[in-house]
Amino acid sequence: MTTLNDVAKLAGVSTMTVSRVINSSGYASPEARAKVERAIDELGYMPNGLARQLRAKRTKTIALVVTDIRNPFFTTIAGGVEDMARTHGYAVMFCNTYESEEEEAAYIRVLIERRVDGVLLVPAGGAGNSVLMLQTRGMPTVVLDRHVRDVETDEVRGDSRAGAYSVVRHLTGLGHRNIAILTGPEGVSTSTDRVAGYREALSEVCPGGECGQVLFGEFNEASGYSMARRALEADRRPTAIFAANNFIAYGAMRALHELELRIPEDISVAVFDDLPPGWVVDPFFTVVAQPAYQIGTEAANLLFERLAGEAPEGPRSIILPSELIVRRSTAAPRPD
Amino acid sequence: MTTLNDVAKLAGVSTMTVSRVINSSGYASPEARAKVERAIDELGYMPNGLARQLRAKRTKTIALVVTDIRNPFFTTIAGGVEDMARTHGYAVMFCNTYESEEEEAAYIRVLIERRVDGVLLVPAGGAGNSVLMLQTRGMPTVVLDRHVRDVETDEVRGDSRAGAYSVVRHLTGLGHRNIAILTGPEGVSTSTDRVAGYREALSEVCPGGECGQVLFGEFNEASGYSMARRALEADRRPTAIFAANNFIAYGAMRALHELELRIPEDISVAVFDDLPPGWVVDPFFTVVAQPAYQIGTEAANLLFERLAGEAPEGPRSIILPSELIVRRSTAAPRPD
DNA sequence: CTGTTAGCGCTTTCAT
DNA sequence: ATGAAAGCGCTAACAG
Repeated sequence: MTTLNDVAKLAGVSTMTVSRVINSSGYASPEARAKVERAIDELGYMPNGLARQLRAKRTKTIALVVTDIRNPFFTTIAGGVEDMARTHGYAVMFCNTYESEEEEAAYIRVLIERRVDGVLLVPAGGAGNSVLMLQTRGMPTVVLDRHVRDVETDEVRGDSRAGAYSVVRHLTGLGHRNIAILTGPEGVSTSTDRVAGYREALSEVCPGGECGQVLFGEFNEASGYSMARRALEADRRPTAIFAANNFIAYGAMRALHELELRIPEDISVAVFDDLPPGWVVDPFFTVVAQPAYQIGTEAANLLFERLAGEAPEGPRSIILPSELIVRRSTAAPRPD
Repeated sequence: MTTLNDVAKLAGVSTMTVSRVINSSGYASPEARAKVERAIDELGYMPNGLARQLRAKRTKTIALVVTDIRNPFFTTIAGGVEDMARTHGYAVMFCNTYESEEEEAAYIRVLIERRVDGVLLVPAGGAGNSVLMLQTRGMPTVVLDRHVRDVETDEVRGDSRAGAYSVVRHLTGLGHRNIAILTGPEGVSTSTDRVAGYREALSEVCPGGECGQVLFGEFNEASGYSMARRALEADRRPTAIFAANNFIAYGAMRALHELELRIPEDISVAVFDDLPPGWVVDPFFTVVAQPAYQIGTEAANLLFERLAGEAPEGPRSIILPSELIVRRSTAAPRPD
């Protein structure tokens, strides 16, 4: 690989002059500039980013750590982050933890070693270890989508509680009195917040608390399937299912399909998170839609403000409203 | 940030001893080792990867450049790449070009500046500029999914021609004599190879070449929609549509839905690329499935072989077979 | 306007 | 078994 030095020699100037031309910083006579530019072209020179970054103590890189890149919710967030990063001249390192705290810890280590300037993190669990690790080393961090316990940090997420409340309210309004919620792990805030909103809505029609069934599992298809099977084996079979994310919904649908239950005639289904336009031919699910793209841009903005030193001392919290979209997967329960 | 030097001072040894302990290279007395390890823990020291990489002239990082991370086909490839990279101790930089050659060129520049050790590239167009750019600088490159013209390089892809042939053969076998193909840009090999396979199958039943309609567009939903609208406005309305990827299929489905055409009763639909299990409740589309995960692992393997210096001189080409999966979206055309 | 010097944090090489 | 010196490629700071 050619270096600054090679360019300098070929152009017959010092490395500093080349450096100044490359960075358009400081003075350089038109002649010197021309000679340098010719040499750069001739050699196809491209600066060594590692050396620059080592010197500058900045990498102009941020990381986005998500739990499942296959989930359109997170790819949409990633799009928002990427767009903001581009306008600020930053590169983004995408990392995937597959909901594993070990994978997450391994990635955090890599990110520290690579000295990324900041991290946007969707934590795999509810513990703040990763955030603490980063904060200790002075690396600005924004937590996305989920809340972590016992740590003060910038955070951006959708309103899971209110979103769950509104959709369960919609179901009780239709007359449902036996609604199962299929959700993710108990330690993850999106799981527990959605359960909280669900309980709140149910308690309004059912103060004794007898109309519900809460199943904790994983945010994936297989878990959605098995939770649905279990829910439907209960003595009082639910008349409506609320799936706490897309993958859980797909798994549940598979179970309902196997049991030849029609939706919404035999059972209603509501889902947290919508699919981006173009993902489904004919949107069918009643959903709570979170502003995923905006979660990405807002989080990136908080981070870039901190990187620019323009952020206030304390942690900032942005909770974005979710929107209930009623479609065809929910209806009144059968009278029987 | 704490440095090697800080650790050395605290441990009362030289930086070299610390370095040796960290890398478990060379000798270090048990006492020295213990002192160093204590100091590392106390300071929470993590080595500066930039400095290491600058010195070592290796980043232990590869890049995966894809055209659309939202496409499950590419996320599956990414999974294969990631898994192989992990076993080899490499990190992966994911980059998204959104099918734009400008974005691609910009990313290639970044990758060169960051001195990644190698690149896996799904080229946005059919031109070899990016590959050439990388090769000139001695960076091992493997082209995935698509073929580039005029450049010799390692490549791994599914067999688009044979895949298209088999699915169109399936359609003509059902009796279809008027089949439209909706595909991507004319310059992209997956587009043109699929058209070639399609033409080959059609020519067997229709040597005059009058049973076809070829529409080039983009590999996205909007384009799929508009191509389908155009195809259906033709004088001889097609009895079957072959969509060259998932997004095109979804767009086409939206158009068919608007026109209230039932599938497969009114029109058959076949698609290139299957969806991963769990993405659809009840697989419905007749598809040509490519071994996406394997494309990722094979490509990564070729790259790691080159990085290890174990690869032969010349370029290697791996063409993986595709598989026809007949489901419910295709049927014999109506007799009328 | 241009060049020299020093050093970012680490490891290779050569002494001891 | 340990350390001192040099340098990876670049740029800040100073000098001319």
